[in-house]
Amino acid sequence: MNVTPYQQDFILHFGEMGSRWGISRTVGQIYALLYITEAPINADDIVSALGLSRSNVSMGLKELQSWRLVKPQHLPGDRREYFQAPADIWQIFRTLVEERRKREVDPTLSMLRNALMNDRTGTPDEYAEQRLKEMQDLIELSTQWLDDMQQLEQRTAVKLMKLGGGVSKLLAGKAGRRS
Amino acid sequence: MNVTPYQQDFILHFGEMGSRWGISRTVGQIYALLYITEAPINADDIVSALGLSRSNVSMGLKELQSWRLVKPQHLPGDRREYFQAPADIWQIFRTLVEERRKREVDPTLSMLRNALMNDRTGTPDEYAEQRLKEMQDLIELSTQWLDDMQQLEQRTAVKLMKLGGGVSKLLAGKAGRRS
DNA sequence: TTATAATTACAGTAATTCCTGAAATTACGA
DNA sequence: TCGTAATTTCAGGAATTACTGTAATTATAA
Repeated sequence: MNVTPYQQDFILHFGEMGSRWGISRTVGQIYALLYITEAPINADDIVSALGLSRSNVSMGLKELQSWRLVKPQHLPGDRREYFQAPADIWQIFRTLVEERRKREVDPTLSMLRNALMNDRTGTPDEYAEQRLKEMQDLIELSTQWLDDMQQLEQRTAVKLMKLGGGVSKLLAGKAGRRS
Repeated sequence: MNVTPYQQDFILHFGEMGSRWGISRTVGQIYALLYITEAPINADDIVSALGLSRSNVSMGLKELQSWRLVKPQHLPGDRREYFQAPADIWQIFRTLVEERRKREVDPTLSMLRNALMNDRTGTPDEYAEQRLKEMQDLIELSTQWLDDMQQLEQRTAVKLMKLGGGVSKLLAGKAGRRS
């Protein structure tokens, strides 16, 4: 499979950004290629497009599937597996948020809950205890809020984002009307 | 400086999570220690508390300063530099959002703007072009929204988050009242 | 200034992560 | 079921990142 210079730039950028996003260069490249490719493609297409080893591509695709960023599928009359990146950008965004939360936040929340389980008022660690509590409260508030936002209709969510800071006016209005 | 087993658990957890957060184990540990320590401490305190080399601590503190997560300060009559993690958890949250955006999103936004600068309708890359545009739109909408949220009073922001999905009622109300 | 304490830069090494090629396994079509 | 294409596993090596100790630099108190 061939890649145009235009596509190449995009793919290489994703490769370079990979390390900042917690994935390897090749995983970044593979995703970029799938993202800008309309038709499903197979692993060998990726090998020939990006010049990676077959096994590396296989591992990369597994990782992308674990992120739910790539879906495998079978084409009738072809024994190979094909892959496609879901097209809906908002769905991608939600998935990314969910997966990063699962990997980056949830373990810390568990740890905090566990550490704070039994009250230790009066121990020499009172300040630490307090800071852990603050952290837990913040994480619980923001993950609950994220859950709420994920429930909203997409149209509603977009409307809300476009409203931006204007939402505070609504909030003020609400307070005034005591509802 | 000594660390209690209770504090130790928290510090080690942050160390382990470091790699998922894009920092090294020691940087994670240093921040955790500062986060749960009320008084400013100096580099040697950190060395003795965590058992790291002096130079590693120095580099780690530099990195944490580049994240704006740690502030250096001087105590009168002491020539050493002391460090403290800002205490306001909401401020920390904002800083994290800003810095991660700067590192993880802004470079991609630049790349996209650059790639999409001149209209290329009719090229063979039309689909890729379209997908880049979608990505750009999403990033611009969400970073603008983030900017707006950062402008809000903290009280307002917290109120809004606690409101959660209830915000859609306000939105509906607003539409009904044609304002 | 000067002496010295404190910090940082850097080169070398350790540890980790990434990637490849070969071998093993899986799964499909005949 | 068998043969083969496709995929995955895995050990070894390459590349990157992290860490240490030393040397150089900086900055402060005398």
